[in-house]
Amino acid sequence: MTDQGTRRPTRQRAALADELAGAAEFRSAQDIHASLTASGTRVGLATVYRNLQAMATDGEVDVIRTGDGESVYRACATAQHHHHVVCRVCGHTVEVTGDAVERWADAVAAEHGFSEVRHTLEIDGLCADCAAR
Amino acid sequence: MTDQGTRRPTRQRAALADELAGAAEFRSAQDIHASLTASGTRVGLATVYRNLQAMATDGEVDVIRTGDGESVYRACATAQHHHHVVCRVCGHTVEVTGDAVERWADAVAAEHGFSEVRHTLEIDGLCADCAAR
DNA sequence: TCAATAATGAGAACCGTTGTCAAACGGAGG
DNA sequence: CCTCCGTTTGACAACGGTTCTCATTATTGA
Ligand SMILES: [Zn+2]
Ligand SMILES: [Zn+2]
Ligand SMILES: [Zn+2]
Ligand SMILES: [Zn+2]
Repeated sequence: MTDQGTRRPTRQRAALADELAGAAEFRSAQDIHASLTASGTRVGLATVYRNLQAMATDGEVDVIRTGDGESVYRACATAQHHHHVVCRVCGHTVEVTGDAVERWADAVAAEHGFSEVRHTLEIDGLCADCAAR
Repeated sequence: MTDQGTRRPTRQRAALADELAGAAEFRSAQDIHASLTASGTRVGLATVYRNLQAMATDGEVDVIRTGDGESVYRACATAQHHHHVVCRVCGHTVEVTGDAVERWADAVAAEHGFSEVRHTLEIDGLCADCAAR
């Protein structure tokens, strides 16, 4: 279950984990790096990138690609497969699951002869607060 | 009805449309540019990029972002909303639709107070041919 | 045909990300 | 506690896809 191998705990990694734990939205590596720097925590940008992708492959954080091609990261509540509904304005994010969708994706792919099926699904809209504004 | 505004017809745009019409898989701008160049059709790379995104906003082609962050384009059979099942090995692509998924996405977002909901969904796997190989 | 305007192309610029490599660090053994 | 060695870090260069610039060329409508 998410074996993180021989990775050593470092001050930088801890700071990064903290930063992620306190954020409800998806954030870019550069954004996170800027926050750490602003709060006085000196961490190299390359280190932020490296650790984020290590955490991503270990399933500790979720990654999604924004429309303009940058990767954004988030420490989700659950490690299990799920999807996100993200507010286009403020970034507010909620995690959702649905067996129906999972089955549909597998079924429709199988109907066309595909195997080892995977999928990506992201939902976005205007959250209640932003719509009210 | 996808108004393409005041766009003027050009030799380059026509060549690009031809190239896309003859392809069943999603292809990158650079790939398309290389093909055009190889076949003796001189077109600037910037022009390929510009026209592809113009065609994309006009709904003439579909765009998806690959895992390594490049945009790939395809002239799909239908202009209506649909999704794709793409073979991870050969790129073979089939278009699929499913009301159930569309409704689920809207419903789950609405449950959390979101409005003006949109979604992206891509499915990938191994096509029958590649699995048999 | 002629001016007005849109499209093109070559190359530079951009920007998120990854590679480089010497210095700093953490951990197991002594 | 000290040393040794593989891991991690960080400053900076390099990379790759995409976008910008702007002078030149093509299209349109009169
Ligand atoms: Zn919002
Ligand atoms: Zn799913
Ligand atoms: Zn295949
Ligand atoms: Zn859909």
